[in-house]
Amino acid sequence: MNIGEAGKLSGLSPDTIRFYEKRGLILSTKRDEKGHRYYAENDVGWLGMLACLRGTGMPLAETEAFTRLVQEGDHTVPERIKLLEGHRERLEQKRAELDRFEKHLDEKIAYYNDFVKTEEKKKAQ
Amino acid sequence: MNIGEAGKLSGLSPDTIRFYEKRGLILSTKRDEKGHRYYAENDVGWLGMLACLRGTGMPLAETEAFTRLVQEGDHTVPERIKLLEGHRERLEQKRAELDRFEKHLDEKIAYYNDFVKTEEKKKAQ
DNA sequence: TCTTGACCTAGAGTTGCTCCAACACCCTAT
DNA sequence: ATAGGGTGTTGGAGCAACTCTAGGTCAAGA
Repeated sequence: MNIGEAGKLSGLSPDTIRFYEKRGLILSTKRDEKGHRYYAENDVGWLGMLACLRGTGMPLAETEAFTRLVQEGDHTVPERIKLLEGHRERLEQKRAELDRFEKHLDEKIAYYNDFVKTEEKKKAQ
Repeated sequence: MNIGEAGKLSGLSPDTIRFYEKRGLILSTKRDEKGHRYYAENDVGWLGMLACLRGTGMPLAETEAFTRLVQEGDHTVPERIKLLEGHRERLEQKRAELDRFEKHLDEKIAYYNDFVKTEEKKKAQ
């Protein structure tokens, strides 16, 4: 499949895929006779993994490190686990922070809603 | 209090506070006789609000719009509610996406763990 | 006295995209 | 046949939101 479709399925834009390719994050990029990139099913799976790492806030340098481990073969699986588990942990913390911020946001909205209600009461008097 | 302390309490770095000030996001910045910024209790509250908006992914342009509403006075409260509720909704979607990614990540880790276990069994034979 | 540390400024550098110009190719409609 | 539209290609510019650096002021402590 072409880059547009691969992008739609994986959640990365064609621009991002090309950018990742330059950075060495794409495991396999073949070209057809016109010079257009094309991707197989499991290439798209990898793109989806990249989208997942990006979406969970992994820095590109670390995604690069992970990619290199994948390229080196099966014996790096334990290292990959370590890397992903470290990432998972940070994610956990980010989520906790997000929870606090969301609560803060909700409180602000509640405060504003109260304010409006009080104003309306004043006017009604 | 000075910018360092205000930063620590609000969760923004002094650099970020100065950067926000240039962008017009700081409601009040007074200086002492040495030209150093100082902040009162409720200035820090506002900085905390900015940290919250940033931490929940609001674009700076929108934070600027919100700041302008706050500066215009109480009659903009309904608009502020609309803005924050729109933001809240996007946040909800981002969180749903994050959940999917986290699940994906966990599945990958589980897959790798399985892989290692299977390898160990093979060796043991 | 001197050095450590916190502040100041303007501006450069970084990350991770995202968009643009300029071109190639193929399909369809006129 | 050719004009338009949609897809792809490249290199490089532009952008958001910081983050860091250089070069400076000032006050306090060893």
